[in-house]
Amino acid sequence: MDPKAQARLQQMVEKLKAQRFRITPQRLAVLEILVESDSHPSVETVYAQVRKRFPTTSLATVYKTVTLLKEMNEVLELGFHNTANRYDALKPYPHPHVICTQCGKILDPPLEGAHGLAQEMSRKTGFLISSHRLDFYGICPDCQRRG
Amino acid sequence: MDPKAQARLQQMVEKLKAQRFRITPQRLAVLEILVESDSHPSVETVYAQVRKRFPTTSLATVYKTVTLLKEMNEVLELGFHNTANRYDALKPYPHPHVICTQCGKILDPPLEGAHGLAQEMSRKTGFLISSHRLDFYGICPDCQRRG
DNA sequence: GTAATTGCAAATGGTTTGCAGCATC
DNA sequence: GATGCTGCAAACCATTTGCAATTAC
Repeated sequence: MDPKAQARLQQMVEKLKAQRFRITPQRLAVLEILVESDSHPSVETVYAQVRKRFPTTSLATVYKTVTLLKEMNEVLELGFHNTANRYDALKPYPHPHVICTQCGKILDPPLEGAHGLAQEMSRKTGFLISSHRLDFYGICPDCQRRG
Repeated sequence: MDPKAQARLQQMVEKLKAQRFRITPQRLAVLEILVESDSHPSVETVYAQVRKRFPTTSLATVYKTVTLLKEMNEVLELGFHNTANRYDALKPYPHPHVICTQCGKILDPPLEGAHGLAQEMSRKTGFLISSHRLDFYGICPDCQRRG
């Protein structure tokens, strides 16, 4: 495992332990898979990976761990109403995404123009803003080539 | 009905007729309610309003009309994975929103900083971007006051 | 030993679908 | 009169929940 993922994993494990949550083999596997993937996997995808190591793991268990991490702000949930939610444990805070509507690929390149937007919105409306969603939908270069 | 809503309604009716869709009383009621509300109503909300005029209307009919309008790009769908979708027939193109996580209020004030974001994202990633979602979540002034 | 977690199966909830009867054009 | 629409009920599907058995600490 690369050092960055390793460090992030350790960070999450410690936070769980600190709050007296238990580190079961299934749960640890979910964490490992999350920190090793930069593809913003769905629960179903994580589940498939976990089962390679622990074939008896249930989908509900993966959902429960992911939900727990979300509540601890250790994973960012990208919810979609017409398809499965996707998760990001590497950058568990709001940031811009580009999403390919054909293959489902999700990338999160830095967007200069995105800074200060929440502040501008807050100033204009008086809302106390706690999070946001900056998603751009389109066709990725790969899918453009494929036609 | 205010002139702006009236004009928008006419526009949508003409577009439907042009494509040989029928203007039934239920469908017209859905259109009227949509152009009269700037609150980004849910299907359920539209349904409740429609039933005041046509008590036998079914929820499925409202869903079907809204889906039709969405496919014709005459309504903007704001999909949410953990609550009902909301619809905007007045500005049926992507634009920024602030959403109160307490009362569900949705506003769409102009955001200067939002211009050119899609272009920047496209330039940086090579994606062919067709739509986007700029949502800010927080507590509205009313709910802040209520505590 | 105790309290949390697992895994199963059933429930949830917003949305979609199939289809017979009806209404618009 | 033909075609599209309505309304009902059933299906969908990602996610959540209840609970008895198991396991981490």
